[in-house]
Amino acid sequence: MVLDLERHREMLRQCSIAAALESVGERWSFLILRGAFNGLQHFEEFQSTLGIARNILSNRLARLVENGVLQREPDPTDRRRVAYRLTDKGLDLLPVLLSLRQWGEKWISAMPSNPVLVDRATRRPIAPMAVRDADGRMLTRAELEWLDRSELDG
Amino acid sequence: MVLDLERHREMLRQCSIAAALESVGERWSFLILRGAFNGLQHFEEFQSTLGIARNILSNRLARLVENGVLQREPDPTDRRRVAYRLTDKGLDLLPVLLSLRQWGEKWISAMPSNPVLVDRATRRPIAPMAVRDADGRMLTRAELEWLDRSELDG
DNA sequence: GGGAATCAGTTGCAGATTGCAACTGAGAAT
DNA sequence: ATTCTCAGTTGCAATCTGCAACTGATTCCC
Repeated sequence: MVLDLERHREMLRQCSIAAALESVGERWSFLILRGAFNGLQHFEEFQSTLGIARNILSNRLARLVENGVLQREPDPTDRRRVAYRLTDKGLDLLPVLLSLRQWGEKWISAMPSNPVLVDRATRRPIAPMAVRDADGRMLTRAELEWLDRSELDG
Repeated sequence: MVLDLERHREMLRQCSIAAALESVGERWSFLILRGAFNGLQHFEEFQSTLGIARNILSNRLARLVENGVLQREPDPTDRRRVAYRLTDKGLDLLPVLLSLRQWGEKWISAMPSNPVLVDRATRRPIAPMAVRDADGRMLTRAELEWLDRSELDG
């Protein structure tokens, strides 16, 4: 699964990882999102639970809103309060968060983290995030290969 | 899929996302890893293809090695050269990279990125990274719920 | 109605991090 | 012997981060 060097520069411009990191790649962004996924909505909640500096939090929330990952909704019943909610774009980051979490669980903390995401119907934990083929079968690394898009069939 | 506030502080200590970000959460780390996944191995390759400052690259590579994500292997045939290779721990980050890439592709760049990861046998692209149940069935957000670990069955 | 508390920030400032450009030093190529 | 390549390091300016204190608009409580 290796490429030659010539294609790399072109690749950087095309690759969406760089683009994604512009939105969510800053120091606290992932932890803010993790909080949001677990239901945090308000400035003071994020601040006190994450222990992040207030100016940084203010800045990161603004940037996440700017990038359409969170939306800022003033609370009509209390005009001081503002709710930050995940947009659909933000909710779609769940696989990223879960992959990262499972990796950390496996290789660093060892300790299984809490809470656990389960299938609401069966109450069984979700499967580990893994690379799968179009039919949902898990693929090992040996079964994978990088292919230039132009070489794809129809 | 929401939690009460009291458990959040405890959660931060337990959650492995924070731990994972200690290893790979810095500005350039993901892009370095992306390069490594596509076969980059040498300092000058990373530097020229990513356009990263040399001192920062030096520092990031050292930290990734320190964290066991890359391993540093002096080349026996040319004693100037050093190869940086993904360890098993590093290779296990593939789901994170792919999730992030697919997200960027869907929500930001729109343009499908290159190269494509395919099943070597069938030459068909891998499936999108998604949350699945233990049997491999894709789960929608409505089917998901956060559960305290203590409430899990057996 | 008046004072205290809460919420979502902003400001000032010190220290850490990043980025650029130039330099180094070992080894390889000619 | 000289030049070139590789993997860094160094010095310095600019940016970013983090802490603590402050603001300004509500809302709560009596």
